[in-house]
Amino acid sequence: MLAQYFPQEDFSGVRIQPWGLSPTPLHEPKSIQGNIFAGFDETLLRGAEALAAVDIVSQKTHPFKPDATYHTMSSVSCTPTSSSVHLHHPSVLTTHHPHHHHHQPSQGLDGELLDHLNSALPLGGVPGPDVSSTPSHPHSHMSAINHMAHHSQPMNMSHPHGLASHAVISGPETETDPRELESFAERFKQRRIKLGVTQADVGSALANLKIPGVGCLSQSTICRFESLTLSHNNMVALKPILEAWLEEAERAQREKMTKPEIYTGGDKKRKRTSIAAPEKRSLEAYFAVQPRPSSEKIAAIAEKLDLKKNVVRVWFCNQRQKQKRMKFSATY
DNA sequence: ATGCATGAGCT
DNA sequence: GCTCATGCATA
Repeated sequence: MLAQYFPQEDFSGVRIQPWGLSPTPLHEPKSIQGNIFAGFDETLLRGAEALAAVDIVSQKTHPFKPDATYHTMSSVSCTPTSSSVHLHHPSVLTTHHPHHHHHQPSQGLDGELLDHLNSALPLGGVPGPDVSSTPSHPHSHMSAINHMAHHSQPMNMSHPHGLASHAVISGPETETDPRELESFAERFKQRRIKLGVTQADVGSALANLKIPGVGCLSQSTICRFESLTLSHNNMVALKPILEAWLEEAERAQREKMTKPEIYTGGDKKRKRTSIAAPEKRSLEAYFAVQPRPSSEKIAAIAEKLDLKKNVVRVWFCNQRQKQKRMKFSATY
């Protein structure tokens, strides 16, 4: 088990605080990317590969191809165990924002690239320029949940009570303090366990709350919430829901305590592709150099590693997503 | 607990 | 084709 092997980049230099401040990302024409790399694509790939290692060296001839991706879409249910509501993708929580932009790989040329190559991997040097940017942004407009949770809007700072004693804060933030989220997550887990409920149970029980737009969630998601491995926005969106569940669950239990005698008592599976360690190491090397490879580069990488292009693309997407997750909140 | 995947919404 | 939220399958 490799706990979180987070790209050192995140920790290396800056301790970014996604929320709070917005560095004001900017757009940059990606057009150049193509040109810049076009020429020495080979070089790049090789460099990364070389650094990446040692692995490709000996096993140039792959033992086999981990290419086993056959998906099937057959199951549409959302009921892990016992709920009845199946809102598959109620599109709950969709926080989409215009988007931040890491600068494009406009990194200079050879020199700089090599630089990256040299520092990025071996010692976890700061790979530089475009390390993740801030997910934060002024407004959060999650479709359903935001409403149900009546998230404060940019100018709506009114609280029924003087909760926000420190009002006038810099923004729309209502209850998005990372530390608050962290402590809530911990409390949540503890109380959940005390109730003798599993993560999966919670997930499916959510549907019973009948909160508009909220169906059930998977064990994965509950787990991630508890371990803070979700994006900040995702955490914020889920918190009120889980909070509601918790209260309801505890209320229900108290009721049982009071009157302890009333109650009496197909398809094909999706196969998970498994990327072999050596290939994975190569991918990581490439990622260190260029987290957002162009389609062409992805194709090139895919070919070199003998993986399907789509697998590579998804891998990069997931990798990027990983970097944005909370977790480093442990830095508090 | 986590890796790889899907799908929605957006650009 | 990307980001994000989320899930199935699996270690």
